[in-house]
Amino acid sequence: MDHQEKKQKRWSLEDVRQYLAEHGLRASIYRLKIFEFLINERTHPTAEEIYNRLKKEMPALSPATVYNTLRLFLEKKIIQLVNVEKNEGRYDATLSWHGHLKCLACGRVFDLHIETLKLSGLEGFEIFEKHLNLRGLCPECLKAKKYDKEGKHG
Amino acid sequence: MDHQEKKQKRWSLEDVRQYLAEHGLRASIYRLKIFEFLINERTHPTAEEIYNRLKKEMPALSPATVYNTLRLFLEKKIIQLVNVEKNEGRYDATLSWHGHLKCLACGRVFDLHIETLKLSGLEGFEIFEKHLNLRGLCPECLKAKKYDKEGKHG
DNA sequence: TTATTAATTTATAACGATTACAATATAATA
DNA sequence: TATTATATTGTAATCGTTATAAATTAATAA
Ligand SMILES: [Mn+2]
Ligand SMILES: [Mn+2]
Ligand SMILES: [Zn+2]
Ligand SMILES: [Zn+2]
Repeated sequence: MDHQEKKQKRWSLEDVRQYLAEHGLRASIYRLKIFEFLINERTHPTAEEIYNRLKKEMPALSPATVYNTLRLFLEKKIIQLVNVEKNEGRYDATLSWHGHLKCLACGRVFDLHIETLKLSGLEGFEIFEKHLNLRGLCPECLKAKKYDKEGKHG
Repeated sequence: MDHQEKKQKRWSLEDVRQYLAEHGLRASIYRLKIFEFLINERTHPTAEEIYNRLKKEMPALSPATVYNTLRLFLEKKIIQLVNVEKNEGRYDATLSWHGHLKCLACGRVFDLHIETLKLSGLEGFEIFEKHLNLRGLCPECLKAKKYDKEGKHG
C-alpha cells in the first residue's frame, strides 16, 4: 500500500471536541467541522475549498469564519500551513513530520514519507518548523500526459 | 567558516550579460542589475527589496519592471522562488540544491547545506522541484533574545 | 540615415487571497 | 433574566502581484 493511501482512524466530532478543549478552544460547530474536515480528509485544502465544501451542509457559513478559524488553529499550533504554491495557503491538521508534493497537473497535494534528512551548519540556530515541499507530477497525471513541462514555471 | 558565510566569486556585469545571453535573454540594464544583485548579494530579497535597493542608483526603475523581470527569470529557470513565508515571494539566483532558513526575528533568509535527504513512496511520481524551508532563529537573534516564541505563529 | 518593427519599460488599473473592522448573533455567567 | 464575553457575519481595506495599454528604447530593413 502506498504511503499516500495509508488510512488513519477517522476522528469523530467528539474526538475533535475533546482535542480542541485540550488546546483551550471552545468547540463551535464551525470549528468542529473545519478541523474534522482537515483531519479526516487530509487533502490539504485551501480556505476556499473548505468554505465551498462546508457551506453545502451549513449554508450560513461565511468565508471570514473559515479564515478566522484557520488563523486561530495556526496560532494554537493544531494545524500547519502548507506553502507549496505561491499565493495559495493550504492547511494540514497532521502535525507529524512529513513532506508534501504538489502535482502541477491535477493540483492535488500528496503526503511524503521522509526517511532521513541530515543538515549541517545549523549550530547556534533554533529551529521551530521544517517544511519539505516538492513539485512535480503524480503517477496518474504522468500516465495521462496531462502536463507540458516546458509550458510552465515554478 | 560557516556555510552561511562562505564566499563565492562575484559575478561581473559581463558575466551576467553572457549568462543571460546563454539563456536567450537580451541584457537590458535592469535585467543585468537585478540578476547581479541576486547572484552577488544572495540575501533572497523580495521584489520590493530589489526595487528599493536598485532605484537608488536607477531612479527611473519601476516596480513593474522588477516583477516582470523576476517572472521572466523564473520562466527561464535562471532563478528560483523561495517560499518560506506566506505571501512573501523571495528570489534566489543560486540553483544548486540547498535549503533555506528564515529567522523569524530579523527576517533574514539563510542558506542551508543539506547532507542527505531520503524519501520513499515516490515511485511513479516525477519531481521537478524540491524545496526545504526552515523557520526559526539565527544565532545572533537567539543571543539577543529578540523573539518571543509564544507570541507568534508560523 | 531614416523608416519600420520588435522588445522593453512604465504608470495605472485590476486581481485574488487574506485581514481588519464594526455590527450582530450566540453562548456563558451572574 | 440581565450581563458579559465570545463567535460569526458582511463588508471594506490591504497586500503582493498581474494585466493592460501607452510610451520608450533597441534592433533591423530600406
Ligand atoms: Mn500533509
Ligand atoms: Mn539560497
Ligand atoms: Zn496529478
Ligand atoms: Zn535573526
